[in-house]
Amino acid sequence: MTDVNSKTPLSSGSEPSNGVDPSQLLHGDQASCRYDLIELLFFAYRDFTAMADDRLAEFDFGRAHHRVLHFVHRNPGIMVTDLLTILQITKQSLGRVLKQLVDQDFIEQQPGPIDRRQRLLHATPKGHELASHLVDIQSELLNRAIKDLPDDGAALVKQFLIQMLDTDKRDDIVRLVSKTYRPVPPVG
Amino acid sequence: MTDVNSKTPLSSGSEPSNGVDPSQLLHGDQASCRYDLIELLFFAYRDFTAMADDRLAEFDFGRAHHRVLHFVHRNPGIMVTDLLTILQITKQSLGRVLKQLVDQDFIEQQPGPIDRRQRLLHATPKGHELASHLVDIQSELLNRAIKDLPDDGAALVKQFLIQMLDTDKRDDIVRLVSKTYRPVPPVG
DNA sequence: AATATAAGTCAATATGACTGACGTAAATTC
DNA sequence: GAATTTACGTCAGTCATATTGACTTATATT
Repeated sequence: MTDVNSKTPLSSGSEPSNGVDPSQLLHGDQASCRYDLIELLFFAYRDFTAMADDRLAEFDFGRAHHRVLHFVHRNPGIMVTDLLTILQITKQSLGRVLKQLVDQDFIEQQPGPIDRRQRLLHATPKGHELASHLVDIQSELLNRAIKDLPDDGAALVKQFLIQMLDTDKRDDIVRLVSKTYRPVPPVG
Repeated sequence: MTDVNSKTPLSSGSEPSNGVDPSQLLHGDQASCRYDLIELLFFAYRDFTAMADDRLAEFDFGRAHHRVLHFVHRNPGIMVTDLLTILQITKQSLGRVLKQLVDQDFIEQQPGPIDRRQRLLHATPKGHELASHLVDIQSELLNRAIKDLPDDGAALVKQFLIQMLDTDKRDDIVRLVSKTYRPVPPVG
């Protein structure tokens, strides 16, 4: 290998450090380009999901299964339509992963007691166990990242994430994520 | 519709508010389960990428094209191997999207001046324009989210994201994302 | 009785990823 | 100079996750 490139695998830039017109440092009509945050979001989110992905692979599940199981675990008795609204996927996309989760006894469907068209979704004990395990894994990553921040760090990160949400959905999502976790055993 | 469920599309919980054993509120050996942050990360990242996805769709590009174009834009003259290391995908996965970006004149390949096996990658003016435009879109989202935080909010969010990275890759990534943006026109 | 909703299903398709193998050119090492 | 390694590309096949559009069944609502 020549040594013009790649001291470390990621330090790949490699242009000669020619003089740079400062006006090129920014572009468009934007006062501050957040290259660092844009890229860090990409890398951080990837590392954040990697561990859970590995655990899920042991059950031949993917991230889609995780999302479905998680929100059923967190919202016992949720109806299919509302799950579709949360995940913003189509019935067909949900269908396959939900069927696998039901077939492998991670999720149960129960007819709605009032509206019998509904098939209310509950995690089984097995499902709650896996979902909780994945929450533990991801919570540990978050707690490690937060513990070195100033004391109100977690609240500030939370506020940042809320501010990143689309304004029109923000209230609904804040309500959804702020619910206290209340596992409810299936009625059957 | 019965009115036991769904005042708003996302407020779907719907279990009767039966008494709950407080010991069930936490589980595992984890002191604090960050349900809110886990879920907010999912929703925030989705909203963060949605706008760029829409713009990319106009060119029949997906998020994979965005990632390739972005890191080429940001690291002019990067070699294919280093791009693969950054993106953590296989040569085959990169191949298709890179070919489309080259065919449609967003990216140029130039033989390495020293090591002629290399095909150093540069964004074309057209490529820089699209990449910059997407950076502007996402920077605006970030700046809007940051402006309501305390004064050191941005630095704290950045610190949080860095802490979320895998320890072994952290230094390389911090170096990568901290580079000043220096667009360099292709040599040809 | 007519309409709307909840849920499931069918067929066809697209994207973005994967594995494993193979080939070529060029650089490095022995 | 020969052997090995590296950079890059390509082939064939597969998989996971998503899409659209149409259709059915059961049940609720108007």
